[in-house]
Amino acid sequence: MQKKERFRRFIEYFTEHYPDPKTELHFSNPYELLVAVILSAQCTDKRINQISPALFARFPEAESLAAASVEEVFSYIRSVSYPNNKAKHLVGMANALMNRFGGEIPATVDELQTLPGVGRKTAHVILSIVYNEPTMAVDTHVFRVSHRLGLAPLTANTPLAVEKALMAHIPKQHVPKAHHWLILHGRYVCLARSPKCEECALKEFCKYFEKVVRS
DNA sequence: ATCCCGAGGG
DNA sequence: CCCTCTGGAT
Repeated sequence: MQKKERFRRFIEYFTEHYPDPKTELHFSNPYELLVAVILSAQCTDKRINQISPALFARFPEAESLAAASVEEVFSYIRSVSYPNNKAKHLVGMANALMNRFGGEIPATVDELQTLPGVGRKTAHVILSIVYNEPTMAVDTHVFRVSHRLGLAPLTANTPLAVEKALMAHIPKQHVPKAHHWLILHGRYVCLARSPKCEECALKEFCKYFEKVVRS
C-alpha cells in the first residue's frame, strides 16, 4: 500500500472515532500543563494526575515554584520517575520563567527549549495545546506506532526523523489531532509489549501485524 | 524484565 | 553516539 493511502486511512479512521482527542493530563492553565508535561517523561499520565492536584495547590504559579526549595518540590513528586532530576528541573524552569519571560510561558520552540527540563518533545506539546500550532511532538508512543503502521520508515530512527516523516504527509489541520491519535492508539491498542492486534482497526495495513503476527 | 507522552550530560 | 536518572505497574 502506498504511503499516501496509509495516511489517508489513518486520518479517516480516527477522525470518525476520535474527532476531538485531548491530552489526558489534568491542567487548568499553561503553567500547570508545562509542569505536568515535564513530570510526564517516562511516567504514566495517570500517576501525574494523582500527584498534580497537591503540587498545583502548593505551587499555583511560576512565582511560588521559583521560590520553592528542591527538597520540598521533591516531596510532592517522589512517586514519579526521576524525582530528583524533575524537582531540580521544575524549580529551575520556574526561575527561568520569572527571570527571562516575566512569568509567562514562551511561545516558540527555541525559547521553550531554553527552559530546564524542556526538550523538543515537551516544547512541541506546549506549542500544540497552548498556542494551537501544528507541531508534532514525538514521544515513545508516536515513535513506535508510526513505525508499526508504516507511517514512518524504519530508517527514521530518531524522534526528529519520525517527526519530519509525519509532518511531510499529515495536513496541518490534522497534525495536533494526529499527535493525540497516535498516543491514544499506542496507549490502549498498539501497546509496546503485547499489542492488541486483534482489536486494532488498522491491522489490515499494519506492517507490524503483517510481519510479526502473521508469521 | 520491560515499559511509561524524555532530558541532560559526557 | 552513548549513559544516567529511577518509581510504579504489569
